[in-house]
Amino acid sequence: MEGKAKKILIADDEPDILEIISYNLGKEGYDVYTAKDGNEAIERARILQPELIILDIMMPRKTGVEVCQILRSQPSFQDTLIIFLTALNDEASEIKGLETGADDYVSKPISPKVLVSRVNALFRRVNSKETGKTIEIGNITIDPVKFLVTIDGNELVLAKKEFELLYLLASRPGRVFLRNEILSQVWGNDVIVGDRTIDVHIRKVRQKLGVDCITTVKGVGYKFEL
Amino acid sequence: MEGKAKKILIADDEPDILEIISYNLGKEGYDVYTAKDGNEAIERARILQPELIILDIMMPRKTGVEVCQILRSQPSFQDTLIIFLTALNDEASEIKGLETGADDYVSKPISPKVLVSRVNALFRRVNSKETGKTIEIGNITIDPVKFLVTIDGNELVLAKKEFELLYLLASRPGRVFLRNEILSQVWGNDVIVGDRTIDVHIRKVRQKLGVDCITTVKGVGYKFEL
DNA sequence: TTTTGTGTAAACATAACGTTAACATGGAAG
DNA sequence: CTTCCATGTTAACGTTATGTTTACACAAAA
Repeated sequence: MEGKAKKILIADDEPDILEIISYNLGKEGYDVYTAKDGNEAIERARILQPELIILDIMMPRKTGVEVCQILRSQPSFQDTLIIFLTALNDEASEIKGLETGADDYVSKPISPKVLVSRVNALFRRVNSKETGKTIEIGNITIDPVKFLVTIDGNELVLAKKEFELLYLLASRPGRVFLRNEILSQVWGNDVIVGDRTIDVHIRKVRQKLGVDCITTVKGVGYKFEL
Repeated sequence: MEGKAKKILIADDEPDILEIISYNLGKEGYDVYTAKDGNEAIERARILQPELIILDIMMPRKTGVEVCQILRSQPSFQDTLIIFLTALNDEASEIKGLETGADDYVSKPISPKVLVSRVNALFRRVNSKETGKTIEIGNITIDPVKFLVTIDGNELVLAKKEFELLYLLASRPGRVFLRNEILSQVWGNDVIVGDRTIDVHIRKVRQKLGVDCITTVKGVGYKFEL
């Protein structure tokens, strides 16, 4: 459910709008970043790799549509959500915006509540599709979609159970999982396995990770840390 | 890639609206079905299992919001797209609609073009497999229009299923596709094929490509890389 | 010291996949 | 209409990766 706060980049040349939107999305728990023109939007997007980009259509130094086209042409922005924001209320722009590859389109004057709802709806849709989110902790990333664990950029391959085990522990860093909990989450409630099964898998994960990030809490269980 | 025309169910109590929307969406190649009230919408949805449902909010025998809540509570409609259609132009309804689990919200008076664009945008997002777009990865080109795969300029011929399989995997490089996903995307939801069918096709693709770019993730599925 | 819980290595069991060959089917060519 | 060929599918068997158990060593707590 939690994972990490999603990053949202908002680009608009009107400071008032930036502020009111930032405030409202921030209140919802999103990490909000801003840009005040098209070029800055592209720049910040490349660095931040946000999950969602909200683009005003009318901006100096590249319009929202141009920014969208440029970003969409790059592989790393294929899946990024994009919402257009605009004063133009004519449908031609709306159609063009959506066909450029935007995921939604909101007309000014903007109601913060409506925008927040639309943002939530978009994320709901996308998340339910991509079962599971990527976990990032320090230099370790755990991506259940690509089924990939990365340490300092080095990809490494875990077996299915190993991955599920690590993903469970890392989903709540610091929290101790009882052996029972681990069993029911990773192995399922009806499966009966021996005592040492968990240890062995823990060991394999530790071994493959190379980093010491799974702590034993004797008599209780295991937790993921650092 | 074709698979099948997507099914869209439209529920509205105004025959004129049903007709104009049906016509416009039909022209886009969708299979359009209609219902004239809430109960009929639910009934037809259960039988048709459409990919998208467009619901008027104000309908006799259950409002659009009620229909949405009922359907969303069932597992088979978790991933179904839902768009609300309404004359109410106040934001309270809009917010409520989106929070009920709708994916979009279009206000009347409806512009058919805008609606069609929004429908297309939604499907684009969900499929996110850029229908009909040439994929280029490294020295490999996959052109679904010409139905052609090129490696270092050498054209090679794949059979239909082989091509669809490759195209699916390559559409999201790095992402692991579960065997289930592959089955439903390439073979369709209602076809029943044996366990080894996918393997055999994977093998044929690997063989024809000559390059090792399809990785097995045991117990999970396959992914395209490099 | 004894007890309890965990780490480790190796052996074992098995599920998942690869590979091949045979059969089925549908359309094209004759 | 028949034959042929490409494709799709299934079945059988081999292979490997993965999961599990066993056995024992070790450490900390009682």
